[in-house]
Amino acid sequence: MAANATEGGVRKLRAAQTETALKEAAVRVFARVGYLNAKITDITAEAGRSAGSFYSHFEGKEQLLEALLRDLMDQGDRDVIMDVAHSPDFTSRAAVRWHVAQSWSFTTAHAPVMTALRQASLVDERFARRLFELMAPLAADLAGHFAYVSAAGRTLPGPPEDLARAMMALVTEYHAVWLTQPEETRLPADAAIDLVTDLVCTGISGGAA
Amino acid sequence: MAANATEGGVRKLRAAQTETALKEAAVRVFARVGYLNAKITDITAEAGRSAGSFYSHFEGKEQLLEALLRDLMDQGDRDVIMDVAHSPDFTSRAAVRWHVAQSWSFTTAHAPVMTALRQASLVDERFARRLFELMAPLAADLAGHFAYVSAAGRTLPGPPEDLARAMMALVTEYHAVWLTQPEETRLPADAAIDLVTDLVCTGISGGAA
DNA sequence: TGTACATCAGTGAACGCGCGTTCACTGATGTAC
DNA sequence: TGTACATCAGTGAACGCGCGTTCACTGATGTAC
Repeated sequence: MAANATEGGVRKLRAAQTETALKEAAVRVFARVGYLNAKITDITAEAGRSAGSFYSHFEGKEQLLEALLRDLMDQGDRDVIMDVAHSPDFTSRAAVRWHVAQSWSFTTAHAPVMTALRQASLVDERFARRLFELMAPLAADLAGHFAYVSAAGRTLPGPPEDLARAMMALVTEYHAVWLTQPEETRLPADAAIDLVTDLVCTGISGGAA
Repeated sequence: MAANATEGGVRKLRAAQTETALKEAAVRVFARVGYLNAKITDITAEAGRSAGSFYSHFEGKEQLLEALLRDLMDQGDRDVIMDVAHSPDFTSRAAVRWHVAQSWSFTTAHAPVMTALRQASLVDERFARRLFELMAPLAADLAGHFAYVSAAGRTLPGPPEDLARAMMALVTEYHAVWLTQPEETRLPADAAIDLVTDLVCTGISGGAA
């Protein structure tokens, strides 16, 4: 019986299994030793495959990371689509909190890949651009939401685009710091999200005691 | 005539000159290609010395970076001492701005070494701890300043220590983003410092228009 | 259905590049007398 | 002051480790007739 591409055939199935095994192994290895410290043979060993098999699926570590990035963006698109109804009105604390919580949980869920991307960006100019472009829509989204604040008669601390970059810097970097703290001493995730939200909304002098 | 250690003698002088030449060359190379991409021979070539001479002065790239870090801290101590009179009262916008501006200009002045430290931290656990310890006094300082805010009857967005980490995350990361932007499109340094200051003080809904 | 050949996924030992590190050597500086 | 020897900063070719990458090979799957 002739096997075609859609039905699979044992060979293509096996190849696909190996490819996902390598990707999943890579995520675990990145989590353990970091992207920059990860050796190709670490990944193949973790996946229980031979060293050579790696190159049947990826041209190198960079291409593997790009594949993981594509998976991540597909996943991210689906997640965001599920919650189209989020409010863009940043005069509302709830709207700000939703955005913070969203990026917080996304970064938590995909911590190894996000960290790998940050590491790769430091060494490889191409990944730096990639990461910047990846963040651009989010930045534009946030910048748009700030319009509601100025429309409500408040003066923003700066141009919306720069403010968006500052807010993203705060969320991502504080999240990275939070991740490095031991679980028993750091704030619960909810409290951390509240902290960032309040800081963005009203700063340190926000609530009257 | 006998030469002693304090007077120098031509040999020690020459050695000291080579050591500083290597350090200065390293800073330039780090600025150009980044710490992780920098090869030992890049540094010696930039300094106009032979490859082997490197090891008369440093055990490796890590020790060179530690030496740069020591120089930096000596410099930093002197800078801070010069301005002991800064106000710790974070109910005052000027006090917050002073702290932001201080770390902004320090990071700008020592950008290559600071960036190198961040890069090294990603790969080398020891540098990560080093950088954390380096930041600890600053974090404690900030945390203390927040006490003035709660004393003034305002509720802080979170525990002072965590708030301090968040504020530091905002300043350092936004500064890093700012540095990557082309000089003609990014905010002037003053405006960037004001943006961060306002964000910390009163958030996005601070000033009435 | 069976046979003969082609193709492919995966293997793992071996190759070789890049770069950190060493070391025998040089010329200059310091020391002893 | 001069001579003979010791020490040291610096040199750069050569060494060798680590690791990415290749490639001849295997066993299984697919194809042709």
